[in-house]
Amino acid sequence: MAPNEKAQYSIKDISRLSGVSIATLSRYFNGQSIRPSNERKIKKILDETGYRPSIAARFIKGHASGVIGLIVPDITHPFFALIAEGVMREARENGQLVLCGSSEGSVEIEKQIIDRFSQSILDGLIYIPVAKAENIPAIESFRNLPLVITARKDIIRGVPHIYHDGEEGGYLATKHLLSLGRRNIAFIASFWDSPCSNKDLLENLDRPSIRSRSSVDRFLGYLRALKEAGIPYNPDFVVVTGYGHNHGVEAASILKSRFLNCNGVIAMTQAVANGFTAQAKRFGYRIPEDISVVLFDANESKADYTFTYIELHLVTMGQESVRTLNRLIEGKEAHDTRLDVELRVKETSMALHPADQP
Amino acid sequence: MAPNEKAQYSIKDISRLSGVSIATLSRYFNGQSIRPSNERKIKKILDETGYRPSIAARFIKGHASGVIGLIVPDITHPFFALIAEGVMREARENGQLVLCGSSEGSVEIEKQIIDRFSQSILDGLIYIPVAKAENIPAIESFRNLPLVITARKDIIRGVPHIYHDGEEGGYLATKHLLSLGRRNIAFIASFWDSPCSNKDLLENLDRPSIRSRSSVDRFLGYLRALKEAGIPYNPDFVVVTGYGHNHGVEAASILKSRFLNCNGVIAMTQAVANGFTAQAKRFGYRIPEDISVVLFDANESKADYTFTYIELHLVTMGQESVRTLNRLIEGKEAHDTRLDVELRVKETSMALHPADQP
DNA sequence: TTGTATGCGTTATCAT
DNA sequence: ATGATAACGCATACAA
Repeated sequence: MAPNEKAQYSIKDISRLSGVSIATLSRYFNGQSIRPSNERKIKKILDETGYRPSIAARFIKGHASGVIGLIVPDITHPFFALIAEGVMREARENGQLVLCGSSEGSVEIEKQIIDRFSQSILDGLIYIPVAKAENIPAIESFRNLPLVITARKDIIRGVPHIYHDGEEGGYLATKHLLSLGRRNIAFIASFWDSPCSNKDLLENLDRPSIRSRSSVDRFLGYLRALKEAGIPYNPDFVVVTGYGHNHGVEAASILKSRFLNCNGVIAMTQAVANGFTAQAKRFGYRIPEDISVVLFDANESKADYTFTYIELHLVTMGQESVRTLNRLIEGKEAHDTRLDVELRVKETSMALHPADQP
Repeated sequence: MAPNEKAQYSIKDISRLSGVSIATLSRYFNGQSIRPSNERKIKKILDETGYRPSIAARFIKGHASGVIGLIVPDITHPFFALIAEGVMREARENGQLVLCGSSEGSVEIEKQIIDRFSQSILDGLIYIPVAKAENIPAIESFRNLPLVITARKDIIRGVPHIYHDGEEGGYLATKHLLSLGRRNIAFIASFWDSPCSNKDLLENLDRPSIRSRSSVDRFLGYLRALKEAGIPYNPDFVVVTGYGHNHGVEAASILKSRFLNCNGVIAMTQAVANGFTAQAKRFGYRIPEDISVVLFDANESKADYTFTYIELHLVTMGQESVRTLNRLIEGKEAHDTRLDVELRVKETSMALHPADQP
């Protein structure tokens, strides 16, 4: 990196120009009361110069920098973008800045970002891992850094986690479809890296590599609802895939290739649901008549949303993460926060036609 | 902000523990060659302590911090999220970090962010304004800070702008619809704050408050294509609105209320197009048979996109912004970059049925 | 190649 | 309430 021509004013310059000592200036900037005549002089020079104290120099002296870090798996994914929005909003209202990194879905890149962040000036870090629980990269880098983990649970012991009640979400989604007379419900689980090749989640639930993922909790809720309704679990109705539009397309093809006449589908994201819907329509299915679809999403300013969905509060999640992190930064206790979810019935789910009911 | 317990190791600690002087340590961290025996000692202590040099202290000495700023109007909007992805990727590959702020569509918040950023440790700033050209907040705050403006043109004289060829995009979109035999083409212009109340862009094109917006360039391309085809401009086919799904819904209602039988529509974003399409279908129109839709979008990993669109290269735009900014940071010359656009024909546009052709 | 000593912009301590 | 000065973590000019 080339040398930086920062022809910035320093507190010494302001002292010289205003005739007030640097100590008084420092007190002024830190909100202590000073002589009104001095205050007037200072304000005048401040207007002329546009001087702002340097965060870096302040940070050296052992102060907080007012900068918090945020690592997301993929900033282009609306899910994480909404969390980021919440983080940035709460940080801003708190006078803090956000250093942001996107892992682009890659554990390698995530590792690189954490490495960079650790040599930085962060007061704390909000971390949404791409990685599996047993494979968090370079935790040692965090050391004494206040840390909050968001949108995941049970990743690192002793660290506060902020997450949704995924079990309840899966339960509500399934129960809603059941209440519409739909008993053949597919569950499209999404992971950043497929954690089991045989596509049957149930068999793999105890492996540490897949615990603590949001899809897993939702799947457990799905199982509970099925059990309550007395419907046996059929692994063929489960597809394990990724988070993209193309994965939804793929899931529809897979379910069709298994010769299942499913009449309800639960998808983890909007993109997956869109992909599934598009492909299902190509296969000649009607949505929601033949197949009703429920997905997980946040409805931020989507006045005219058409999908039935389990509402996530992602901006709130981001805000809550900052609040929790700031408790840690202030040396206070902090604990896990589990956010509630709600069912919102829209246009992609409806009662199964009586003739098709068993 | 509470005091920060940074029980971090300092270069002095490492010097004491390793028995190597701080000067040698500093040289080691800056890539100069030192005695191998010293290097071994240092590496050993580094492993034990996890020490990383402080960016803040380095920055004080007039060095680059390796941190660049990014201000976007709304990080939850995929358009800006993709640019942010490009910025973060290029920055990371360059060993830089990104301080990120979202204006949430508000000039007030934007002003606040710029204010905060100016007292920070940035080497430079990539700025995507919400604000109108004549109303950029606190430009003075930037002062000597290297600055690049992205996704906008002609905002601040002497500053490099990175933007798409919007005129060409509007032209291509319109010409495509014309080639399908569609002559009644609506143009839904989007702004963060509506710049003209009477909804006729043409009358307001000279007002400084609306120049330099992307919708305007696209509109000029629309006009050029119409003119080439010998079709008179009808302001009733123009709707000025916002960027959201609800604005697309609104636009459909407005066009219907004007009793226009439009058979082609150009929308600025995916969200607007979705809203328009949903509402148009409620009105009984078929897409694309009755009304064909073209929008502006980036197709990043959307394997199965259904909308006909003008492809924008947003990740590239973000990367190019960082490259340009780094030229400035290094004290080199930098200039505007105009990125090309391309038409991608998909499922939302088709030839008008011959019977309906004039 | 190495170590010492000074300076960077700010805050904190101490007299005044 | 104010001003002089030491200290923070690091880079560097200079002497060794």
